[in-house]
Amino acid sequence: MNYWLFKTEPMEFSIDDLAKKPAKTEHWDGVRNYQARNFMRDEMKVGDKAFFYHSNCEEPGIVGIVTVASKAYPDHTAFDKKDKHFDPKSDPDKPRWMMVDVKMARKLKRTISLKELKERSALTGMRLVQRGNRLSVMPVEKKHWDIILKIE
DNA sequence: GCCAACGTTGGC
DNA sequence: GCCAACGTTGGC
Repeated sequence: MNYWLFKTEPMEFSIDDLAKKPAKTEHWDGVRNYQARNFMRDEMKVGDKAFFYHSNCEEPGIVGIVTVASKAYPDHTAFDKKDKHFDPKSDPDKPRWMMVDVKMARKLKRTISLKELKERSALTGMRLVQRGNRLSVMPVEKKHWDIILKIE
């Protein structure tokens, strides 16, 4: 079992949007970063757990927990000229970008803000709080996962 | 293969 | 809206 974190801008797609989807499940399209793609493609397994993180908003932070509900498969939005994330270099016969499905597990009882995560000395090694981190999909160490759930 | 220019991310 | 950090692109 691996642990992850998915970043999203709540204006685009929030935890409440996910909760409204059929079976509370949605595909995680739009990842256009190789490192993030490789995590999904090579390391994610069905049943892995992940934090749902809101970025670029009033209070950036962790707002919920989701589970990985599928293996990685081609991100079809890369083939759609009208899509915001269209990539002419991704060929349907040789897709460049992948995605997984994520399923809502639950919302956290409260938002655990980025500010608070940064203040916890036990979490200083966490990728999310390190400087200049821009990955939208990243691994979370189990020890950090456990600490965060404890302070919920 | 180097690296400057450029675009994007995302906290603040 | 600003800007630092980072990834990607493309000229050479």
